[in-house]
Amino acid sequence: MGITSRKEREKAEMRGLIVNASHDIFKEKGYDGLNIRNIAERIEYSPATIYLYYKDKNEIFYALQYEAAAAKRDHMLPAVSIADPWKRLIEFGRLYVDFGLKHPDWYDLLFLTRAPMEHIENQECWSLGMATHAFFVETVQACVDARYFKSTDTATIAYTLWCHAHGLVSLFVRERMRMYPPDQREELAKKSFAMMIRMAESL
Amino acid sequence: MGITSRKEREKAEMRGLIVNASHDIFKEKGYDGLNIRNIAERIEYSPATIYLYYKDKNEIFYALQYEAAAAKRDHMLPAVSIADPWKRLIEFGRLYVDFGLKHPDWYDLLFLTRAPMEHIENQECWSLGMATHAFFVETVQACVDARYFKSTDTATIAYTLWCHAHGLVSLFVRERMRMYPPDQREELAKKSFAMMIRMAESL
DNA sequence: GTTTTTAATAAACAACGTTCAGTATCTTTG
DNA sequence: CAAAGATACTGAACGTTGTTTATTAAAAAC
Repeated sequence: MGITSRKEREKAEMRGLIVNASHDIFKEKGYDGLNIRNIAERIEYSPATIYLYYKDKNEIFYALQYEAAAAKRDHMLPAVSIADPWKRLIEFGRLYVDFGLKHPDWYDLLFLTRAPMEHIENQECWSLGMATHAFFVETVQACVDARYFKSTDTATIAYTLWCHAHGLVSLFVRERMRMYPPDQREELAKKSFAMMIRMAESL
Repeated sequence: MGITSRKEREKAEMRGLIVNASHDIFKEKGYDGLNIRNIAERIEYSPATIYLYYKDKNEIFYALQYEAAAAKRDHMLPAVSIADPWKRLIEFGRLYVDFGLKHPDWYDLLFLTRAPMEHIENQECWSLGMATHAFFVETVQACVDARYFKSTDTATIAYTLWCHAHGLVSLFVRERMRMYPPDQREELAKKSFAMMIRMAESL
């Protein structure tokens, strides 16, 4: 099975080439600046060749979403090793927001892009995101177990915290904070995050 | 000035015709299903004619954003007349979320679309949105004045509440709640909203 | 009534995702 | 090794987009 395995390897290499080129173009020009002809030119193949390795542009989008999810996971990794669940939760949230503000394009790709979400469950990026989310819920559960909250409704607590963090980043990423002076925005976000923690303490 | 004023009137009528057609198409097919040729066909003019009344598609987008902002304002109008600031704030928030869940397309247009935001301040839709936002902040201020919160940081309180509501609706609208069973999503949203109110009470 | 300004359009352009017929290369088979 | 078959790749095209331009028909000004 020498030939067969070599062909498979070459196929995987080509897919890697395509997704790496996409990654680079995305970082340079954002998702709007990414197109099939772009990718083809960078890897020095014809546009039609792309379609021999990816069914359509959505599949490339999924691959990029995986990169974004991995980048986000890596960014939030330092929080994982914090023993105290409450401190871990706070740091987890802080890093979540930090990631969103530092990498708005990645965050956009993960949570704000209108993408074909119908079959997202079958994609790798989904399971990666789910793992991160599961860890988040587990941390909230640990806080609940350690009586950090009065409420014991883990699911709702987790969801509420997520809503706030996601809303905060989203308003930034999609530039819906123009009623606040530019130099005050980041401080407002920090204050709001701190307020949310205080609110959660007395939950 | 008979002719000049008639011409102006006709110009305004034509713009109305275009934006109405856009509105209808948007309601039928969403923003993705809206294009210049669509609009032109509906008003029985050629696509090029559109450009005599709107500089580009972005200007039509702004006009639609105004419609969305007006629809949102109307939806939230019942809250305005509530005398008690705390009850008014709650109802205001409830209606905000309600609007987002009932009209995801409108909400999307207002807060989630990657639109040319650079000169949004010059658009009508912006001042409409600002008026609503100002009313929201005033209500929070009234709650602060009436000692409903321990904190007196009106801006941060308002922003934090907004982040939560916006995050909640956004996760719905952009289908990022797939880890929760479909029939539980709305209930979770309701619970989270209630939890946020409880948290705010002990702010 | 002639000239000038305006309104509207057909046709085209450029960029996009995508498909398809054809070609060149490689693999298998006799 | 040579013929047949499978595979990898591509140029050219298709169908959509948003947008521009040259041209024509109508209205307004003189």
